[in-house]
Amino acid sequence: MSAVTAREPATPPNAAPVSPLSTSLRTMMCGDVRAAHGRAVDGVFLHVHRSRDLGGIVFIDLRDRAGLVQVSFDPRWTPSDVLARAGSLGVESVVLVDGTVAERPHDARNPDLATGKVEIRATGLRVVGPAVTPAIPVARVKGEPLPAEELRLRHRHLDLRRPELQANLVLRHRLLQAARGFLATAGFLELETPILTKPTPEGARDYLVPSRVHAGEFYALPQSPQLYKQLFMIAGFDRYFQIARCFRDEDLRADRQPEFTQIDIEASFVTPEDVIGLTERLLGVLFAESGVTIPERFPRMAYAEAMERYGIDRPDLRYGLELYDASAAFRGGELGIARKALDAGGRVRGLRIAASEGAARLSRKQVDELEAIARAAGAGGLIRLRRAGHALEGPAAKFLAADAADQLGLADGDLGLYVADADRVSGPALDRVRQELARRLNRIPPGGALAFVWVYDFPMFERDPSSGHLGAVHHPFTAPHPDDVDSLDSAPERARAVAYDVVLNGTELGGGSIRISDPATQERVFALLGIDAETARARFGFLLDGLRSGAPPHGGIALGFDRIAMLLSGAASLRDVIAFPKTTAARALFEGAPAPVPAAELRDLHIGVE
RNA sequence: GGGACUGUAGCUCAGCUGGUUAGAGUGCCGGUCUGUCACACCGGAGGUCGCGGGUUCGAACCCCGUCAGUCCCGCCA
Repeated sequence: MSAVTAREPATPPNAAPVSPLSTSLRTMMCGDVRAAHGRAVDGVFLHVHRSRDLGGIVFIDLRDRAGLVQVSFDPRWTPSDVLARAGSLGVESVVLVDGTVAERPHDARNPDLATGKVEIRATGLRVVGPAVTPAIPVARVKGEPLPAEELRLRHRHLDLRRPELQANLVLRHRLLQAARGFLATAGFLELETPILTKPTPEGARDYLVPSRVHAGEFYALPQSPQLYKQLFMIAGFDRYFQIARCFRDEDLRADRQPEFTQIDIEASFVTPEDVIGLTERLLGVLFAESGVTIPERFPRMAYAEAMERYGIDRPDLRYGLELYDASAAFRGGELGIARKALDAGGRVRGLRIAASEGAARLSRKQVDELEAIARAAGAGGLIRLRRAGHALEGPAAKFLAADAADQLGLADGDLGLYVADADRVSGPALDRVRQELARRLNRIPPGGALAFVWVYDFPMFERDPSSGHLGAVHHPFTAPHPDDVDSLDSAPERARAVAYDVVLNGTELGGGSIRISDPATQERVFALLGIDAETARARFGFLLDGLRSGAPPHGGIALGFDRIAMLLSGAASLRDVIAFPKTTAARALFEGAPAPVPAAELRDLHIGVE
């Protein structure tokens, strides 16, 4: 590239640069060209977006991350050899144009372009980075569908040139800067924690890294910096944050990647109020970065209430359609599926769609689709009952008592949809049905309504239905509710944790807790989780040592940064706010990871592969 | 680990009930064209119908397996 580096500086040493992004080789960004510049341009360059060859005159649109600008090649100002080369430029080539910024003829302006009143009249053209024909198009006409996601990931260098993805990543950058600025100003220290850490058999599967030096031993990539940040508090750093990369070897979803980024926060001498208040202010700053004003304080809801009214611990509060207990109406009836659920200690829960809310608009077929959604979420089916006059209609109606319609609270024309099962099954299923109903009945307020809510008083433990073992709902370092400490051993499943999740429109943005800072309590919790003293020592000895060495009360929160970036950018998938994401099979299609390694390398690592 | 959907030209897609030579738009290549901005017009090239097996006189189409992608359940302390 010596031909380029040998150029004279684009901006003479004494002249003020046109743009802070000017360099020795480039006067200005394409998207920044305006009439006001009215000056010579030597070196505007980046990718050829599109070109139009009219025969004697050629137009090309040049694109960089600031936008598009039109370059015109015309015999009135362009030497003939330059004009000839302009006609055969391939799209996505990097070119360097010399010329002059000029106003376009009045009837040739393009109001759709920020630079549409001007153009660059080219006198020189050099292709400094020729491009082969791109495998997937970068320039698209509006409404043209995107290439298949597989191809977008395989040719990520091209996909990332699209203005939409560029905007997403620029927003992501601004959010990171805003978070850092806010937290640093609030006295938090940005401290780093290891990427090569100790495997933890609890929780998600670890990504393991073999040790060459120590045969048969492994590091793990961190699922989160949880223990390290607690150790920072024990060490007296008092206020910590980190934009932390976390790794979990679990199966993926649209909103889950194997490596993801958390805004990780911990502070000493805090109550939940402190953490909640700080998080509300932080989210206010982040949303303001994309021009959105959010409430200063968010409403709160106890976990038990969320589960009862919405069936899930991350309720979408943008609309009603709450669940209710309809067991009474089925108790006297003969409906087998309801009988069975009630006898097993379950309930019949469901939701009502009032005639005035459009119950009649839901056809038989649409209700079938709702039932499919409920089944996919684990329910055995969906009991449907529609009231017509005093009677109930629906396959299950004849199994119910005469006064069931009143007991169900259904008025004339109302539709009721019910799941008969344990709450653990009916809740998530009805949540899905509720979300789909809200979409179909247009119950979601337009204009980007934001329903934040804090869910608190989570249970400490939940029992695995198959093994019968207790597991931590949040994590094993979460402090029990002071009122439940005494009954921790006698009634562990009733114990609440001092944990809180922040939820937006049915999506969990983050969660945190006050941690256990007393080693005796920590050992009790380990014991309840089935971790004996010896195992606790082996796995978490460094934490227990820390807690015994003078540990301040502390707590914190971790926010899912990718999800926040996704919500604020309006992206449908996490993959659209991560530069180089993985597929649902955790493959990186662009660079080709994971990949096999030579046998010799495996031997060095003391690893055999079957 | 399980389920659903998808895979046809570089890209986006069509391809009927299994029937002769698999199509369209766009991109690409060649040509005409002096104010276009999805320029227009004319011509051309371009196919392992994801891969393997089976059924059949005959398979892009039906069946089995497999790979890849997406969405979901399980899982994600």
